[in-house]
Amino acid sequence: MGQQAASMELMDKLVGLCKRRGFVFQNSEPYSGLSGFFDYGPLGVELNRNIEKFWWDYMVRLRENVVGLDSACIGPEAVWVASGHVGAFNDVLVDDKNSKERFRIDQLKYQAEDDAEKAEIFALNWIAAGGGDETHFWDGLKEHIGYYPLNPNSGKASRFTIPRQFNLMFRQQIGATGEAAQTGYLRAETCQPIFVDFELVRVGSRQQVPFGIAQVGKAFRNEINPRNFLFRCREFSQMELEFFVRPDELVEKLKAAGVAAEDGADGQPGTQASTMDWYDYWLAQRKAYYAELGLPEDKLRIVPHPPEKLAHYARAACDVYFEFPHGWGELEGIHHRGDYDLKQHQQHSGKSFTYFDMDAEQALIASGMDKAEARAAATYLPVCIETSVGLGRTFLAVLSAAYAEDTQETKHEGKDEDIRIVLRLHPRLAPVKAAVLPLSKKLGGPGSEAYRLYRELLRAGLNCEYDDAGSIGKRYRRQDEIGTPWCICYDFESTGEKGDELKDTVTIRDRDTLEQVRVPISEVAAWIQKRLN
RNA sequence: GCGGGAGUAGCUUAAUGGUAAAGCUCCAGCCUUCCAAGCUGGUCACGCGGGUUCGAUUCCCGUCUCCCGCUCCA
Repeated sequence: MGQQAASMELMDKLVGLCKRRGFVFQNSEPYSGLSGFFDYGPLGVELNRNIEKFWWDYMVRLRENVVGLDSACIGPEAVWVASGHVGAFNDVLVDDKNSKERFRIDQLKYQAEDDAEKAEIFALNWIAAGGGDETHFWDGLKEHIGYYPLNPNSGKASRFTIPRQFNLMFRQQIGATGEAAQTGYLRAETCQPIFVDFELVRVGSRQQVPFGIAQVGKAFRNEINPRNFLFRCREFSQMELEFFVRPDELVEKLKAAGVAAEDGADGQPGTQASTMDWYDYWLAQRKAYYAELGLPEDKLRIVPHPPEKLAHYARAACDVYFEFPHGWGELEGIHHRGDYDLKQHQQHSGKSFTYFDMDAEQALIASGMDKAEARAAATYLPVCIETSVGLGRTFLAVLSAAYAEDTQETKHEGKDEDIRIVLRLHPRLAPVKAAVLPLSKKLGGPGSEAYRLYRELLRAGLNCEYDDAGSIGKRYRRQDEIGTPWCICYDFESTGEKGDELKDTVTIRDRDTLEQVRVPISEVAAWIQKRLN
């Protein structure tokens, strides 16, 4: 079996496990499903929340200068025109009928750079005018630019389909009656509302640059072809931080004026850090985050964008790649966005998004700069460093890294050993922290000591299960499969019927080592909590 | 969306132009039961729609979904 086949097998196993045990399944199953949409079941929702909580604590709660936002999932057309998505997400695609490849029309091979853009505009107009057949379009384009474009891979002429427009955003009619309705879009990324709300959040939270706004929420993209389970969906959750810092121009002026630099809080870059220093800072923070999250290092890679692939406004960008079952794929993007987004919204809305940096102004004046000049220098659009992670992708990464199969001895007739499926999830992420399993059903039931312990753990804030069905071995395996780190067994010793020594104690079994320790019932909750932190 | 493959219980696999079989899982019960043991009983399927036919899970068409390539970048 090749590596590709083996890894696809892993994906199939994950999909099966997720469906069987209620982690994730396809949306609208009874109606044969809807491509690119998934529902998170009882265990999935817990795992998701645990991942999200970890991110939120790491990025927001433990920091003085990052605040949260939870914006609407839909926004007016103007916002998405300003962000560039109405234009950029509007790809015009053609298929090569000979090679079966698909291309954006502006990425065919042209004799001059301008012609690519001309061709795209020509195609958009042609589609808007009602379209036609292939001959009509390609002959029209030839008349327009003087020749037929070529296949960029082969460099040869080919037969292409008519251009088709793919809008990757979900367009919505807002307002119940047709005439009064205005056009809106489901947000294609969670960061745009952060930029739009920048001023209200800043003023309301009394934050000053440098500071960040974080948001976790749903985003929607009408993907041409959703693929690879949770990797590419049409509805997905993002965990994004937009962090706003002083522009380099101001920092240069502070330095030139001889203003003394001050250190930043919590090991952050100081008052005269460049925007690239901040980019490096967040990149390092994100690396540290992944180390703590527990994803294996050899499955993670940081890949910088080569300069020629950067968006025109971006100073630097890199992606965090993870080796998913289907191959390496992007988990997170870390981008230096310049002041592009705030500038766009300032232009399109006609409102001011500039920030007045009083500290900078006073420092410049104190160092002898003219007051008006200092004020001008201290009034700016902050530069934004973005970190943007896919929650569903993290979910898939965590699951695929945790999935393992053991061989264990078995009592099954005719078999010596059995395969044990175990999710080696970090206890912090495990959807179920512990399971209370009375050794025999006679030791269980409502009103039993075992059940009381289960209730106590729930009240202590630990998501736990109680299971007294069938054999103890089977119940252990069921918990292994969902990654429950600890199984608590209430046995006949616990009752005291075999002597006082072990009375009121239970065994706690470790998911990974299968080893058991005896712990007094009264200490179980604390025992678990200690190991979760 | 285009091209290639696929769709029978939760899973793995049967059979059939005449109302679908099994193993595992699952559920209930028995068992002083510590790693999917054993025993008894039970639930659950021809993806959906249309056509051909006396009759379709089986043949045909469409559709939906899944897998592989083109494309994608959270």
